[in-house]
Amino acid sequence: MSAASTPERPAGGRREELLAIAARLFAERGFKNTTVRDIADAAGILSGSLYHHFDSKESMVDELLDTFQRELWKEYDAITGSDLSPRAKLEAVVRASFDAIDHHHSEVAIFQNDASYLIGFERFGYLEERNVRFRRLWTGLLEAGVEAGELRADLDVELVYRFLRDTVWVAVRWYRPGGELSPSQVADQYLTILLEGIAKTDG
Amino acid sequence: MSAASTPERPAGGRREELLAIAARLFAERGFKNTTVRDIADAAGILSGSLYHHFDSKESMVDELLDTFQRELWKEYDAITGSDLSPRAKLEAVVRASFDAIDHHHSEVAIFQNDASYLIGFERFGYLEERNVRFRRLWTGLLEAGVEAGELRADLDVELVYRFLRDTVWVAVRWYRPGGELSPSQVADQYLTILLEGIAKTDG
DNA sequence: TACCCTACCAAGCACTTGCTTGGGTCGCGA
DNA sequence: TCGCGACCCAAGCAAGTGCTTGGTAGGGTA
Repeated sequence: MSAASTPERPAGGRREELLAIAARLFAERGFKNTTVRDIADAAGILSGSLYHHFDSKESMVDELLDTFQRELWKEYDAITGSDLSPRAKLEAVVRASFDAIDHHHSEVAIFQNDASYLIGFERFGYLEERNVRFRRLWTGLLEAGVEAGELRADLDVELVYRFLRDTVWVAVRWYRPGGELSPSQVADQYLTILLEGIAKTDG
Repeated sequence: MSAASTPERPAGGRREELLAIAARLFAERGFKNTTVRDIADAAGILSGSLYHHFDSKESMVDELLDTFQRELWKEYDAITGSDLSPRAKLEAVVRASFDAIDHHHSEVAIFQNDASYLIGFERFGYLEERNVRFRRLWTGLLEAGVEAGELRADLDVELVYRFLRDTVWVAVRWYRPGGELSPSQVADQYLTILLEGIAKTDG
């Protein structure tokens, strides 16, 4: 109910082009710091012409973030609904997140950098809601992992959750799609560090 | 050479007050997103009056970030110059960083959120320079740790560095000075996760 | 031929931004 | 008592902001 508040969707070609351009700029410079003239310039049109396709700058980010989050949660739900062990689910969720950084780099960057600003507008209230769901997902998996004897019980779940959440998503700052490292390679290393640590175990 | 470009420092009282107010607002809303009128309002004066104390909005962040980084590096240099083992140095640097998040919360937040924007101005070139030094410090310690047999050798040092750097500094997003957790408690847990992992080791 | 649709331009409006200018007040040392 | 510096106000400027308005070119459709 948040993203579809734009004029009856035209064929879809030009509109998606413009959205992709906006996404790139928002990700690079931040939402507030990107002007509608910037977007129009990059698209080779005048700023006023953008308003033929979208009814506001806000509705552009809205559409970007909303559709992205919808797709991401489809994957998360599939994982949590599976019959994997808690630890395997945890690994799968981490891998799905790194895939998202790879495939939806701009959207993740926008979410990381501008969510705290956007959440101030009631239009973006759904972001807060998703944060809550997200927190439940992670802490639930961590607790189940401890319960199942797969994860150590002497750590503060809340702290581990924040650690996990931040380390995964903040990677968007340096990860570049199409670079040397695949998302699965990064996930491998991250999961190794997270689960086993970087200290040398004797033997 | 970057922060001291303001009228001959007066006694220091009012100026420091205003800087503290600006720091808080910059940290909360971001540099670009904080107006000089916001700062003036919070201080109970008019925006023009700010220019009696500072010659630009930029010089305010400049002074904040520069003095903060100077202090931080004094500690880092003391640690690296000590005769601790690589692993112990690593732990000490992590602890010093969490202390910085506690004592200079606003400055760390500003650096985390706005450095990528500020680095675009040549005035803030020293930020890039510090980043390079920072990277050398961490990777140097990691390599020395592997060399000394204290850290495992099968991980990509570059990736571990990014992981470490991000996990430490991104904590500024949720950590609140004066809250339930002391910086040393957070550091304890983070170092445990980092060094030993969260998986249950058999036995 | 008459009509509508998509996609854009040209111009500008109302507002916000960082910063400037020209003053004023008050306390303190000489 | 006088001057001076610290501190602040009132008013406003130039540039930039998101968005609106009225219009046009070109293509499809009846």
